[in-house]
Amino acid sequence: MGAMTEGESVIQSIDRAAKILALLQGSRRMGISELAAALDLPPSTVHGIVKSLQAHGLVAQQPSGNRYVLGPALLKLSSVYLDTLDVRARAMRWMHELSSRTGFATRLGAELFGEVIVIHHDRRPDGTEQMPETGLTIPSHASALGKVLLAYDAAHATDALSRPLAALTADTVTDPDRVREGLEEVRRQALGFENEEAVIGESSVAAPICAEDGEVVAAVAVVMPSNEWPPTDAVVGALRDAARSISRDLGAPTWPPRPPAPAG
Amino acid sequence: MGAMTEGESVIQSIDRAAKILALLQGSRRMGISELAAALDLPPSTVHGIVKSLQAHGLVAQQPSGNRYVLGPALLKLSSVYLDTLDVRARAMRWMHELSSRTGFATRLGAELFGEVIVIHHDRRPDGTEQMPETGLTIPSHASALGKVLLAYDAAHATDALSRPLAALTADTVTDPDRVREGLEEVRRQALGFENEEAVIGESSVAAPICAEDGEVVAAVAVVMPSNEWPPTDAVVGALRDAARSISRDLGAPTWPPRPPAPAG
DNA sequence: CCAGACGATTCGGTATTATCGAATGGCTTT
DNA sequence: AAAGCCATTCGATAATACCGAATCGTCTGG
Repeated sequence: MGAMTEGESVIQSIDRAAKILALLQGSRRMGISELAAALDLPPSTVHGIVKSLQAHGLVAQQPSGNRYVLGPALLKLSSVYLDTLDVRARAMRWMHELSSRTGFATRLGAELFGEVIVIHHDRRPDGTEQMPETGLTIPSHASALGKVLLAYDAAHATDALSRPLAALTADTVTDPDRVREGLEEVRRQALGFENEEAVIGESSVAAPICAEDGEVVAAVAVVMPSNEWPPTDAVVGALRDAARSISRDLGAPTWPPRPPAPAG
Repeated sequence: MGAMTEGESVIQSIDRAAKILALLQGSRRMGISELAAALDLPPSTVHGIVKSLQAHGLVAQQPSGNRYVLGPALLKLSSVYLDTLDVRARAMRWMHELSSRTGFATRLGAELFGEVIVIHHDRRPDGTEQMPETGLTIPSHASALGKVLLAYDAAHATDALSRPLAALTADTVTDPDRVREGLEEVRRQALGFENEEAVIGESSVAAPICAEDGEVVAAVAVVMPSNEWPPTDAVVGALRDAARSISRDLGAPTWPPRPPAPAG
């Protein structure tokens, strides 16, 4: 499937089960034969796997009858997953301060299979109703968070930029080389920018977060309406402060991070 | 594990994989042999399963080396799971209004294997830093949400009350019969109460939410500091309004729900 | 109201597949 | 420096999951 050169010792049924979960992740509700067709397997095989997943609450069939969806057990699992992340625990406090100071929503993101996954989200402090964004995934090339993570993780970059880049808006940069050029600047400033490249009307700035060993493990972003673009020095300053504080709490030796040896 | 009288056609490796996820959910970080001991299986078997899960991001080994934790893919999956819930989509709007009106945090909960899982959480409107509670699970017998869900779902009640009830605080009711008695009152009022039965300093009131077919599918609660207990009529009124509005949006024919035929 | 088709589900034989035990390698501990 | 612990690899074995066909239920169209 991917560029998985290594690893051929995956257990078949678990592999298939995971693929089923991934399929249900894409098209929210599917029938057995639909899944079977997608995986090119006999329906009876898929049925056995789905029922096994269902027994553990990992999938559920909706009352309507014959269609399956992701199950509630995933929610509990993910909740525990979030609790195991030191980065998140440490970041929450500073992100809340950052949101309060700037008046904007903030996000914490990490890499997941070449994309960015939002690990924590602190809402805009106004009383507005806002969707929780934790768990959202965003293409790396179209987000400030992603650009920062790409800039400091070569493996991530080659992975993410080797496949076609989706155009989410008219301003999305879809040429891998142009994205790569931008990363140079990201490293120089230890800041990533994005102006309506993922969502129209929404722009963001991000900064890297380092762990004990000095590696960049996450990024924190301020998300603002595009009509407030570009961010003021005060916003950028607060962002840098937050990123530095979180990194310090994690035991990072330096901040901003020492860029990895450029391949040029 | 539970009282699963039926179902003996679960695929072994998937069953084991799910159990491993559940174990990691309990004790956040475990080694291979630790898992093997818990499942009474040879380490090599467990290793194979864990590696397969790892290949899909369902578990991850922490940089430290030889311990495994739940993986980031679970977060993305759960995020999609939440999106598939009509109840949640409909409830969010009304819950936000409820939080604004009352000044308290609100929760939306559903049943998961005899417990309550928090499906949505709207923070207190003050600027305080607050943990996101979505994904949290709470014992049914010790929460207002749980009592409401128990009151209208006989299967849930027999399931949850057939096993020993944990005492989370001094005020937790641990006698199944006493819990059951309380449910009668819950049905009469279409309201569940809980005063420091789960967390010291925290109390809550909950109301049922019905779906198209009239069945109770979830419950919504207002969570308040115990020093504000008992809730004012205004709070209870707002809660009932919210529950009724959500149910109406879901197409429920009546509210409050018609109680199921009591077994007396 | 009936006939037909589609999809989910069940069942049992077969061979593929996961499992397991033993051996290796890496790491920390004493 | 040695020893123990733990993760990991490998290969033979038989237990296991897989698959195809048959069944059941439901929805569609006549």
